[in-house]
Amino acid sequence: MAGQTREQLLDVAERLFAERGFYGASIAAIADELGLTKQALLHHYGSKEKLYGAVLQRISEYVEEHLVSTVTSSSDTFQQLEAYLLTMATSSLESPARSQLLMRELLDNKRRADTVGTWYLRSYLDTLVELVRKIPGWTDAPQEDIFITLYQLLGAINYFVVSQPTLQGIYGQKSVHQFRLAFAAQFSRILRSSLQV
Amino acid sequence: MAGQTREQLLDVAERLFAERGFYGASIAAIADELGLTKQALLHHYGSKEKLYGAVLQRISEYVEEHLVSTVTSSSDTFQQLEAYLLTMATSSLESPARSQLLMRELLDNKRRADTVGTWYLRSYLDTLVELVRKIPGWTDAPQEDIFITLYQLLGAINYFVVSQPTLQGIYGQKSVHQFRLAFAAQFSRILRSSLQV
DNA sequence: TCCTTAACCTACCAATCGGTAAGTTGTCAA
DNA sequence: TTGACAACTTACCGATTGGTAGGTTAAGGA
Repeated sequence: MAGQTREQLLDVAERLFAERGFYGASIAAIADELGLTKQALLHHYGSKEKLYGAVLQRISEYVEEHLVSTVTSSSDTFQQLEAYLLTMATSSLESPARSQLLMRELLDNKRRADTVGTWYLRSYLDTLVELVRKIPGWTDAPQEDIFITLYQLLGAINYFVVSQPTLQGIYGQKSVHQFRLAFAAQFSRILRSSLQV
Repeated sequence: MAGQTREQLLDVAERLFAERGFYGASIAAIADELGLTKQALLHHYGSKEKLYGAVLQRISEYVEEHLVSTVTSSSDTFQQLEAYLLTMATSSLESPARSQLLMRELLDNKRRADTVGTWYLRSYLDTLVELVRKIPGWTDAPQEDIFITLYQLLGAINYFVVSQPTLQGIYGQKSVHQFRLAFAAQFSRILRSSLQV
């Protein structure tokens, strides 16, 4: 890896996998953007699948670190969760590559034989579930009720993030800008009304 | 189209496009499942893009019809919306192909030059927005507030639907069954608390 | 100076992709 | 009986895919 660092390489791979999907993004296209040949990429990562795995692992590490770093800041559990979900939504809207790739992974991982991709979200989700359980009124709630409520909130965010280009095409840039401005307030409303007693 | 009807043909195409994506599903693979050669498909539809377009159009027609047929049943607007979203969630969980394909379309339609796919959801979304506006307390709400709230609810459903295989991989079939059972109740909770005064 | 190693390269491979060209087959109306 | 047409078929095509084999080049330690 001469000119670029490993991080820059994974940046490009992550972006192309996010934009085109695993099958749509060729290693030749990724290498082209880096000014390399595809054989250079294969030299470093062995196969396309392993390169993709490296991208996934970096994402899972980032997601987990980002969660623990924002959650330990406040004392009120609900405020911790609200702060995390809102900053997650904002940063995902700014750089949607991660959300896009994870959404594609949800759609594809039934087909592709990946042992790495299926389980990497588990501890992340478990941490969030534990967080919800600390909120007054949720301590004795059934595990599945907590999980479903949480997952619906995550869905509300991620669906909006990956819909951005399509909404732009339907309603135009100006309207979508209005949508984004309204997002945080309405999401907080739903969050409060569904999680607070 | 000898043995199979046009509907059966589109069923197979829809399922494969949903499972593998536009680039991942080859016309040869679709034809194989129908007992045909890929040239037979090209004979009928001209190109892969047009076949995909036919699948998309059928979905948009179904979605629209399904909306108007369930919405005109009750008099209470909120109950209409609740009934529609809950039956949509249930039927999507039973046959997730449509949701999967639409989710892929959200991710891909920035790249593929399709004029057909970008706008077909507009009237569907507009109908739902109008429905929300009839709910007491929402009549004078800003358009973007209504839209965002609605879109977050749609996201909660569709994200859970396309996550089904992955959740199965993480938590096992038994837990996911519990999740599905809990889904309707928790979704109703969020729906009521976010849309009713 | 020599040797190893990492970081690349060119050249090639079989498989698969979407699509074209040119038939073949069966049905049905005139 | 014939002719037209739809529904397919086999036989290709060039382009692209992921991956292999076998170099070349430069840096750095012994």
